[in-house]
Amino acid sequence: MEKISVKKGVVLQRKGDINSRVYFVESGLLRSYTIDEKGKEHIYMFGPEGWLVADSCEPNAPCQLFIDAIEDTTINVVSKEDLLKEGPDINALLRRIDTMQTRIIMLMSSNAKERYEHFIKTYPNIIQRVPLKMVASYLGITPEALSRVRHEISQKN
Amino acid sequence: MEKISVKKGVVLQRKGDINSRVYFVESGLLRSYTIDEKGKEHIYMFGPEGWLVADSCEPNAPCQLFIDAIEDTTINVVSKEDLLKEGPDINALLRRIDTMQTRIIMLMSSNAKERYEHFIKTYPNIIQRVPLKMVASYLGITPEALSRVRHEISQKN
DNA sequence: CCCGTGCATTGATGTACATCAAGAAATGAA
DNA sequence: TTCATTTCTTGATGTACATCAATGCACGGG
Repeated sequence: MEKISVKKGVVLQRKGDINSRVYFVESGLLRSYTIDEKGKEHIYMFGPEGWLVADSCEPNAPCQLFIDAIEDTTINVVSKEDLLKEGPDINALLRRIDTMQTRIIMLMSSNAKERYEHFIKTYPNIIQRVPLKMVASYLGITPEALSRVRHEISQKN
Repeated sequence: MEKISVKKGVVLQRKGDINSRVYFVESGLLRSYTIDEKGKEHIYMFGPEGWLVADSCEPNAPCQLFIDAIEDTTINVVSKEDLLKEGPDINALLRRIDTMQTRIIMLMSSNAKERYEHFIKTYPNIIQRVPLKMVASYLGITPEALSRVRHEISQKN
């Protein structure tokens, strides 16, 4: 367990890396994301303080995600092997599975507006800290589409 | 840990139920799914033999998913509480997180054809056992769209 | 301070997939 | 078998969102 501080913009892990570490965010904000064949970014998860950010690939397999810092961030880094030895926090794992289940259901059954509204309800603090284009990327829509959804919502109130 | 056998079509759990059990599939095939406000089904996961099927909601919270049997199925049922006491299989949890991560990335970055091709590569045995409309539901597209994708693929070969 | 770069917005247009509807084929129950 | 039901396919049309392009802003560095 090693504590490190990184500046905004620093890339901690790249897609294809073997190095598989787990990051506990103490302060600041990380994000994990992929880049598809067309060069488009898709944000997989935001990691604000208190969260655990990691690629869930097998140790020693190339990972799928990039991880970088959206803000200046302080993190505790552990290798997966060490984490397994210590015995990871079961409840944290279950909470993560729950989060992902909800996300999958949202992606399958909700439109852009519903996804955005769910996001601001669930992560009210994140939205103030990241550019809207990252929110759009997390929601699986374009910045233009998000802009129009927000416009539409503001009209109604 | 209780072993039970259910006929095709039996519903083991409904959305909103509190009863939160975990099902280990010994033989047969389960599925978990939601139904959205428009009455549309979205399959969250298939559970063939060897898989674990569960709603990942907190114990004593109403769950999000329906679970039913697509084939006559034999399962081992455990309550989440009991499972927690025994100490669950960490590696199984990590594998599940990996599966879900891949699924989220697919849903965000791939079109209907790519999702289908990924599915038949990853679950070649499932596709023979379920109607195509369930595959479509799992992929997040309509049966019509899946039919056209398959037609297009068969043309090319 | 000015300039460059990234971000958000808006409009015009394109497209992947949904929806609706009808018919054919497969499946299952009596 | 026979009939009913479900599944799959195909065509016509609709729509949510993407893409492309232009503009106005805010911000940060020199």
